Amino acid sequence: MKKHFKYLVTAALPYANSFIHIGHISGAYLPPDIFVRYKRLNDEDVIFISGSDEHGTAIEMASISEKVTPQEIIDRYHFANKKAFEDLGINFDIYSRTSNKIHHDTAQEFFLNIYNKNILVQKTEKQLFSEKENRFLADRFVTGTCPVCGYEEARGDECSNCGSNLSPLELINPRSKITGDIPVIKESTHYYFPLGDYQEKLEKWLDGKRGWKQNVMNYCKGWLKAGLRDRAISRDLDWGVKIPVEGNDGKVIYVWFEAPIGYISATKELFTERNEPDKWKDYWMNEDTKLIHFIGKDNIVFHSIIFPAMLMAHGDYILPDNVPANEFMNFEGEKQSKSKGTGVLVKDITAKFEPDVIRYTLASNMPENKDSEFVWKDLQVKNNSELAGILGNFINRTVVFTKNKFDNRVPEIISIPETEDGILAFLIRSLRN
RNA sequence: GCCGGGAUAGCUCAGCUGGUUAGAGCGUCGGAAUCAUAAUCCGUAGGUCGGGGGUUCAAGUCCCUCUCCCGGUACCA
Repeated sequence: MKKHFKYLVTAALPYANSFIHIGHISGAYLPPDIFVRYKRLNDEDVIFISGSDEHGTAIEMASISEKVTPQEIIDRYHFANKKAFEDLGINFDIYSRTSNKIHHDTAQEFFLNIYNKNILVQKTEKQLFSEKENRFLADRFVTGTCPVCGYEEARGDECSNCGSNLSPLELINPRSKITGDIPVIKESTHYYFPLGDYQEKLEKWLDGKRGWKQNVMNYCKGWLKAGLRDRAISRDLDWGVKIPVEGNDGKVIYVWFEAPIGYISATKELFTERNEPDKWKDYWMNEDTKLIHFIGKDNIVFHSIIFPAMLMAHGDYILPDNVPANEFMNFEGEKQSKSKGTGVLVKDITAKFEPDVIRYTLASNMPENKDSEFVWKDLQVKNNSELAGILGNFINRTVVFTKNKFDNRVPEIISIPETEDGILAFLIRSLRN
């Protein structure tokens, strides 16, 4: 007998510090929407989850530089992006947000679960601290002189001039990128997730996977080959999910640790809304559920290495069945990028074109195996020639033909012979009548 | 630097485990039709599959090498 599966489909949680563009859509949102529509047409049990990822350094920094609260930032992008998906006919069962209480609770529970099993380790490291801002500075928010090439605007993580990988402590004359303040070195203690302990289990798990995309598998193998290391999962930051352990004021759970847990929180929230508060377990704690994460290629490590390891550590939940990651869709020869101001925002394109036209154009050129290219001319051609011309004309012609030749009525079905000779004879007979 | 991916017609892209004259859409050029929307239909030309070498009866497909582009390189998310 055919086994009946449930499908738990997730689309990457967009980070709530920018408006989504059509590259995101063709990479991580249209593919699952098509998949989910297909499953629904087949009357299969499927739920479709996404939401905004609303914590982390970048949002806190944006709020500082714009002089608004983080809440204002995330509200702006959460509602805009939620609407963008709706305007494109991408209908999630729930589009949640990680700032919701249910997510904070779920993420803290998750953290405590593995904390109480003594899985986490603590390490103390030296970090740059701005006394003026009263905060530790993330690597990328420190600039200074590169110790290798002498470039004066090197970032804390990397010198954009010579490409050297750096630690912010190596920079000569470090300063805060936000205020220009000169930081001091201060120690900070953080929780680390011992990713290396899960190396073997992960290798075994991945070995058993069939039908995964080559790009995803290669990427994972690359990480495994290099050897997995402990990963810090706390940050010195105000904006985020608080560490649920005494003595950790000013520390939050690292955004990439809690964000994927958002898939679980959102599922809980969905069934709470439906007045079936325990039904989420039917999906997350059920071996007959296929958990599928649709993402862009930039998210592979988090969904196919780190999150699975977290789920293994926790133990109560199923692991992903597949992680289909698409490549990127570029725009008129350039990468779509918020910082460079290139690309096409969903809110702009939906203001001008019908969702089906956009969906068709994107779907017919999805970056499944390699980066693809979107050009406006393409949309014009696909709309005018393929949709309006070929498909539209076919439908219109059929309707008009029916109207004029069959007296406004759909004629009865007649059986047509299958062989060519038979069809020919049939046509000749019809013409004579 | 190291690891991974990519390069196929003018443009945007398909080509699974190697197997007959390498495909599609659009564009080009040439025709046709009026049942149909400034719509349609049919046909044509166009590629040394990034360069070079190798394995094989057979290579776009496997191996080596070179060039160019992209991603990752663990505190961006």
